[in-house]
Amino acid sequence: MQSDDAKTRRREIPEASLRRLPIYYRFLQKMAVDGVVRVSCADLARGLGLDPTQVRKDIEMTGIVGKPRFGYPLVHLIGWLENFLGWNRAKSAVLAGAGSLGSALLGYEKFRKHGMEIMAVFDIDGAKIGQRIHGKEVQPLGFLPDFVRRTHTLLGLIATPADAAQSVADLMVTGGIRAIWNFAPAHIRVPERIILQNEDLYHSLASLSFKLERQLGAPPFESEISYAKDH
Amino acid sequence: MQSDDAKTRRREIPEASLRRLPIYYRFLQKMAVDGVVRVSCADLARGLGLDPTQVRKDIEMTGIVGKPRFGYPLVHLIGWLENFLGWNRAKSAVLAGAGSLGSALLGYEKFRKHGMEIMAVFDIDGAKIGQRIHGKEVQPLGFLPDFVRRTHTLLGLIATPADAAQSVADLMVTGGIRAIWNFAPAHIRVPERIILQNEDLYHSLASLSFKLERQLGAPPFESEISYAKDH
DNA sequence: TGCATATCGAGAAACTTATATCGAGATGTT
DNA sequence: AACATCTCGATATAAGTTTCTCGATATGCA
Ligand SMILES: NC(=O)c1ccc[n+]([C@@H]2O[C@H](COP(=O)([O-])OP(=O)(O)OC[C@H]3O[C@@H](n4cnc5c(N)ncnc54)[C@H](O)[C@@H]3O)[C@@H](O)[C@H]2O)c1
Ligand SMILES: NC(=O)c1ccc[n+]([C@@H]2O[C@H](COP(=O)([O-])OP(=O)(O)OC[C@H]3O[C@@H](n4cnc5c(N)ncnc54)[C@H](O)[C@@H]3O)[C@@H](O)[C@H]2O)c1
Repeated sequence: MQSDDAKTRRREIPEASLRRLPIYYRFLQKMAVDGVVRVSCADLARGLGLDPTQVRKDIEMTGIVGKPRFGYPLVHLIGWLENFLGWNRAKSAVLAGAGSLGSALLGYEKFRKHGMEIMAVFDIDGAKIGQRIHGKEVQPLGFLPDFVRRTHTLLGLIATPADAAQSVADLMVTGGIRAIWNFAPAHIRVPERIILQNEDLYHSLASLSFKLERQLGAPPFESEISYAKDH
Repeated sequence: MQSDDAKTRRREIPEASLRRLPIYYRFLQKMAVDGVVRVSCADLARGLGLDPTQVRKDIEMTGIVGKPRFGYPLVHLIGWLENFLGWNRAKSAVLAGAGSLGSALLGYEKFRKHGMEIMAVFDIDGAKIGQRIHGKEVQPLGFLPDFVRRTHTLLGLIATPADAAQSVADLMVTGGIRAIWNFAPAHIRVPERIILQNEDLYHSLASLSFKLERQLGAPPFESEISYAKDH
């Protein structure tokens, strides 16, 4: 009841909840295939091995209203989530970097079913420019800003080497992109208004590696020996 | 000061901090190349555009001790982080799924510099088995558990279609794997003791898509119309 | 029709993470 | 040598997230 009105407040879904929605969404789709017609949060929690309260909170956050003792009509919940996430509305995207990762992304059919369509690919490698990858002709990187501007593309994917990521991001911003999905392991800086999602494998690797070592019992600390001589 | 002794307590680094360490690590390496010999948390924060307090907290969490008015010797901090994350100790891994993503992962040289080496690849596709990808011969999936058992492999990477992810994970667990890095968009379930890291693109896509739509002003709510007729 | 119960929805509490503040000590400077 | 300043390290506060609890209500069953 702060300064927000109800409509604004409703949208404040935690990032963590947001990232869990696809898990529910996929499970619901599997249920639909199996012919199920209604579902409760408890069903979801059981099926996925998650905490029922958390599932309820997450679903509730999307603003859907359910019926006590009933739950939600399955197809309605699926549609609701698609709409909530924007997965039923096509958003165009451009890709920078037509290497092995870029090609894989370009060939990833399922993105289209989730509201994202890669419309064009850009690279700086002269050998790649002009080639077709999954039906798209690779264009010179320099064409990117103008393409974005002309087509009002919202989303830019970066799959270049880390060194180039910042400059490519700048180029996208210049063109008027609204959001960037960065697959290069680089900490890039963009204006406040730009939505940035980093898909940095090393974040995960650090977490995984640390936990693994800890579980193995290797003490990664108390080797303070080398410090003294550094000074 | 609960039930933990100091040694245990020290290790309780927040997941969020852990995932930020690679950002600092890379920036430090860049500084080292530039010939810098000492660094403060404030330097890091400035260089990366992050909050200085957060950087200090994160670095402090690793247990390194700095000197007031000095900071940390650069190479010492780099080495400290490598040691903390286990990136200076080789861990072997196996990969399931030799498709486009699997191949990309297999060819990703830099993993080795971060403590991970993919020792073997497994697939079920008869056409792929026996082929060499980036120098590794693709083996039948059935050989995986035995390979893991014999070589005491710690880490398993899943790059199969989502349908197969759970069964592949089970196979890895059977073989005695300790941690799983899952690239398939599937919610897999593993025993408590297994460390699981999901690299699910749809988590990010959901977040990105939602934020983008919200910024564009499209109200993803208040279409409660269709609900009534479902009942 | 009335009752037991599953389920939602909301609020409270506990926990985690992020941000702000401050004292102490080391450094470089005058 | 004294002082101003920078930086760590620790503590405190705030914000965010998860977990717990409970009442209300629609449903299925007796
Ligand atoms: N290969 C993997 O498994 C993998 C996984 C996760 C992340 N990544 C990251 O994704 C990025 C790409 O990886 P990759 O394996 O596809 O590398 P790659 O070398 O196969 O492809 C990089 C492509 O980017 C192009 N490029 C270089 N500079 C460019 C620029 N300024 N603008 C546009 N294009 C440019 C190159 O010509 C090349 O085609 C890297 O940052 C890598 O760290 C790779
Ligand atoms: N292509 C991408 O850009 C991309 C990005 C992120 C995540 N992913 C995910 O990664 C996974 C692999 O994607 P991909 O593009 O490499 O697919 P792909 O079809 O190119 O490769 C899948 C491989 O897995 C093998 N496989 C199938 N069942 C198997 C099993 N039970 N055990 C072992 N191997 C099995 C197949 O033979 C094939 O070689 C998918 O789940 C996909 O959703 C793909």
